[in-house]
Parts: sequence; structure tokens; C-alpha cells
Amino acid sequence: MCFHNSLTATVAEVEQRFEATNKTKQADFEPVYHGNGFDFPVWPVITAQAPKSIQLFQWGLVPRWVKTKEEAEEMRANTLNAKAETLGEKPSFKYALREAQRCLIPSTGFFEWQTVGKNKYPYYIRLRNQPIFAMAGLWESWHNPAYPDDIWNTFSIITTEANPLMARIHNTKQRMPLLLLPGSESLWLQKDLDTAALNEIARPLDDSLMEAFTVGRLVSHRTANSNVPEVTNPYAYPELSQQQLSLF
DNA sequence: CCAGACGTTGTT
DNA sequence: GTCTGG
DNA sequence: CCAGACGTTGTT
DNA sequence: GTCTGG
Repeated sequence: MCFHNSLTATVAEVEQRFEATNKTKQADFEPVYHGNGFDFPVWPVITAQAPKSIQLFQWGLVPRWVKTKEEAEEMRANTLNAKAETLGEKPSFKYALREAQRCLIPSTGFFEWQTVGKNKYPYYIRLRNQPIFAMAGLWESWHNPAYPDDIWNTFSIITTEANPLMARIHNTKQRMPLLLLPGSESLWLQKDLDTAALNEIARPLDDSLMEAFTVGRLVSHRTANSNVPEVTNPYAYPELSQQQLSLF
């Protein structure tokens, strides 16, 4: 869940939304209409350690104890997401959690598939009143022992149980990204967040704040370039009932 | 004890 | 680095 | 889902 | 043809 994200905002918009300054080497971001986690794209993030800065980290968390580049590359396909419920137990995430290496991952909407019979229908999901919002993440800085200058700053998107809207869409896994209300964003970045507070924040967002609609199957095509504006165009599947087409 | 895992959920 | 499975 | 692998044994 | 990896 949550391997398919988007960020179609300018640097200025992200700066304004999160009250942070662009510290990347890029004057602006390329809009991401469809970012596939398995491509391990770089993404703007805001860390607890530098909450006033926008940095570019790579999606797919590489734990600090990884020994080789090969192991790092293998690991990250499995750490695109991190289950909120078990962050403290998993060797891949526990050190990042212990040292409060939490972060915000700006998004303008994400994709998920609904299984109906033998078919899969892609949906685009976003927040009603917030064009840009934050997913909760953990980050790590991995230093390649073979090359001291080879440092990988990576992140993982936290997932939690699905709310009723997301349970209908992502009906096989019943999971969703941990979405933060603006009021929870600064809490997530606080360094001394205890377990009770974390568990309180790590709850599924109220689905009355979200909206979702079916999109065309371009997003599902691996060979085609799906990182184009049309990927989020609404598309009505005749065989789906009206209530499934648009979940507002 | 040592070796091996360490993780999550994907699709026209 | 630490836990798990054999 | 699609792309790519799919296997074994050796020597100069 | 079928399994695996991404």
C-alpha cells in the first residue's frame, strides 16, 4: 500500500505550506504526477531534525546497519512502507524510531487499487480541503562503509489500518498511509514524542476529509510513461456501480 | 551457538 | 545492530 | 502486472 | 511454460 504517490506542486507552494525553506540544490521540483516507489525516486521531505528545511531524500529506507550497496539496494524495495503498529520492533525501523528520525512527506494525492472480481480499478485519493498534505515517514542516513562520501538519505512512508473509505478501495489489504492533519504535523516532528502520543497520532485519518475517484489504467502500465498530467484524470468504468466510481 | 534475516504489499 | 531459526 | 530468467561445468 | 524480482 502506498507505493504510488504524487506531488504536483512547486517549491514555493511546498515552502509556504510547511513553512520551510528549500535546501535542495534544485530551484524547483519537476511535478510528479505519478511517482512509483519501486523506482526509488527522490522526494522532498521535512525532517524532525531540520523542520524548517526542505530536503531531497530517496524513497526506500536503508537501515543504518546495512553493510554493502548491494544489500542496501535489496533492502529498500521492502522498506517503502513501514507498519505503524510495529515500528519499534522491526530492526529496519527501530533505530530510526529511537532517534526520532521522523519526517513529513509532502503529497498531492496517492493511488490505490480496488479489486472487484478478477479486475483491479485504480483510484486517486486526495484531501478535500488541502491541495498539499503530509504523509508521516521515518528516515535514515546510510553511510556506505566502502566509500565514506557515499551517503544515502532515505525514507519510508508509515502505514496504518484503513479508514472505511480506504477499506472499500484497498479492499484486499485494508491499509492506508498515515496522513497527518496540519495540527499533527508539528507533533510528528517533535523530538520527544512518547509511545502513547505516537499511537494516538498513528491512527487513520477521518475519511470525511478525503475524496477519491477512479482514474484510467495508465497508472497501472509499467512500460508506458505514466508520469503525465492525464494520469489523474477521472475515468468512469461502466461496469462499476455509480457509488464505486466516486467516493466523496 | 552461528547464520541469516531484517519488510511490505503491486499492477492491464 | 539485533533477533530468530535451526 | 510485466520483464526477464530459466543452467552447468571448466580450462588456458 | 512458469517462476521471480521489482
